[in-house]
Amino acid sequence: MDPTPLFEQVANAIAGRIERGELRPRDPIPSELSIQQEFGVARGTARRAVQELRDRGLVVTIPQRGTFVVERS
Amino acid sequence: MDPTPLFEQVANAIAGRIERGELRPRDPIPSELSIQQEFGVARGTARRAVQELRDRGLVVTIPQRGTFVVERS
DNA sequence: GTGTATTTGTTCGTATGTATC
DNA sequence: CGATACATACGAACAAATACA
Repeated sequence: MDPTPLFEQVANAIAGRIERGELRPRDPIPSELSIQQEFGVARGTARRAVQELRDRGLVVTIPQRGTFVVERS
Repeated sequence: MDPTPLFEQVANAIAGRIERGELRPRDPIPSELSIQQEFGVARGTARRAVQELRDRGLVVTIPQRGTFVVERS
């Protein structure tokens, strides 16, 4: 059955916001802390979710600044 | 076994000073930097300790000014 | 009035340990 | 055993507002 892992659910939720245009290119996505609070997950899980979004090429992370939606073609 | 977390030990130490009257209402508690140095902990741990004291209602923090012991009844 | 130091706020990076499935 | 998930803890960088010399 392999339920979808939590970090992937969180990644999907944020990816949805990007696809729907709620988050647009150059916009910051929620910080790790915000993700923790909003989704009620541990920091590690929040970080893995963001990494997932990076792996999908949807966002880029700038240390100490935040993670931002990339410009798409 | 769950040893008491560091941040809680630090919070307890400062709470003790308040309870013993070493720190009185309106007095500032040690700054985050002071806590780091005095207890040999990282800043994040110092901040968590202070947050713990806030959660207990023992202190209030004023940004860019400090954290102060509340008036108690 | 100016510049420096202090202090809290915020963010991401990394590592370790524990528990569960 | 490996992947997932939680909690703790240290580090680093930068911002912004206040305090002080």
